[in-house]
Amino acid sequence: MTTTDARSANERRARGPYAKSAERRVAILDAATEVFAERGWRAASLRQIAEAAGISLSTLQHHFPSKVDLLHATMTHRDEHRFERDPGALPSFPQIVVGQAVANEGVPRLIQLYSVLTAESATAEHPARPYFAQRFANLRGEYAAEFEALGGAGALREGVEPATAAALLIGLWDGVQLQWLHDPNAIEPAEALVAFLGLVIDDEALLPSAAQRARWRREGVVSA
Amino acid sequence: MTTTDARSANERRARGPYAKSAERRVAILDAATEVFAERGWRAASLRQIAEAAGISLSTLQHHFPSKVDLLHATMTHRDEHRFERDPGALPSFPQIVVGQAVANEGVPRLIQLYSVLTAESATAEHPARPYFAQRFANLRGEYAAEFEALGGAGALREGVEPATAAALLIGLWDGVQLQWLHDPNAIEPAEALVAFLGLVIDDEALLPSAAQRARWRREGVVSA
DNA sequence: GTCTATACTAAGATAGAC
DNA sequence: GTCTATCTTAGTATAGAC
Repeated sequence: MTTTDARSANERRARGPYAKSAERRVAILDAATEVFAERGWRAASLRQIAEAAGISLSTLQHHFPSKVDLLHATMTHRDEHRFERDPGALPSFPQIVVGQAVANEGVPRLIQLYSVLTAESATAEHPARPYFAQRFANLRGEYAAEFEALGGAGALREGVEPATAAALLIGLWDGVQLQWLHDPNAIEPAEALVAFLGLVIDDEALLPSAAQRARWRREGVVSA
Repeated sequence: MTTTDARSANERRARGPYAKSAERRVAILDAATEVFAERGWRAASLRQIAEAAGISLSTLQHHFPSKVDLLHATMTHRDEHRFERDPGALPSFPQIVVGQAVANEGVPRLIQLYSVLTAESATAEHPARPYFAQRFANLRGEYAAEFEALGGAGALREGVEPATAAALLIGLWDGVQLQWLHDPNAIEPAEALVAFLGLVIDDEALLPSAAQRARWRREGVVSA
């Protein structure tokens, strides 16, 4: 993955050329991901995160002065570690979406972090509220444009509005991820997305085949 | 609504024939709904709930000995106040689903409570986890049976699996409710459900028309 | 950079007066 | 049934030694 290099460089740049400090920051962010995902941001305690990272509370607070700072850093860290699509390897929008969902299956902690914070931040005065509002708005715009393009190519089912399809896709994705967290045997998010996209898209060749999905799960989504 | 009478009777039955105590219990549960919806269960404080209910902390604790007890009572209370469908008035499964979603628009606090607790309880050792796991399992079974029946009547789109459709419907519903909480202007849950059901169901007569939905919003879902 | 020590606030829960 | 008062624990944040 190219994200590893990008992240390290970013970490070093943000903290200056002190490799040790950068490593510690990453250890803290991993611990914060764990605890925020388990308990939400409000109920998480800095002591618990410090313990999980193997450092003292004060050391944690030296790197991240406040609990809000730590939340922002954790969300940014998550975004940097998401699956980076290789446009050459995954030609169609449905394949990119399902590929992302398959990749997500390998990082359940990040999914849990995202789901828990999405819901928790749907409340007043939550520090992550602007982040998610922006994220939803961006996604709706991006996906609507993709569906629009599919419609222009004649691949969209008759009567389907691109903007509506975008909102449905986002909602469905979040919802099935949540169900999957409650009971991993009940539903597979990637398969649910395939089923939905099959309802919306006319050209079956644009969807990843069952064999393709199985290969992604075996070998990783993006081949080298 | 008939639910009011049913609730009062239930409240009285549960606490014995002391109307005053029953009223206070309801006031506490309303306050708890507000605070749990705003902050989640873990971050909510009993003091804040007591203040919102206009009583002292100790009085609250007299009625609900522990914070877990209060959570269980609040969830039960929510279930008792959900829209009760009148089978005679709403003949088809799609109409019942959309009717429920329209009714939900009138009680955003209960939606927020449900969404926040659903996500929060997707973590280890949350007291509401069994409640939601059971709820998801029940809903999947009920909806799958309904889609099965639609398929038997030839109203299901070719190639749609009832069990898959059930899981998609539940996930979509939860997901769009969450989006709606973040930005009420971005999406209307009931309209999103209509769009999805339109993709899955062949017989348009089974879906509530736009005029029908508008009437529900004006006059309430179930006419007297 | 990392630690110990501590200030300050607030949490859930309990005891006992009225 | 309702209250005041209090116990015990835990939260974020800060100061200052090394």
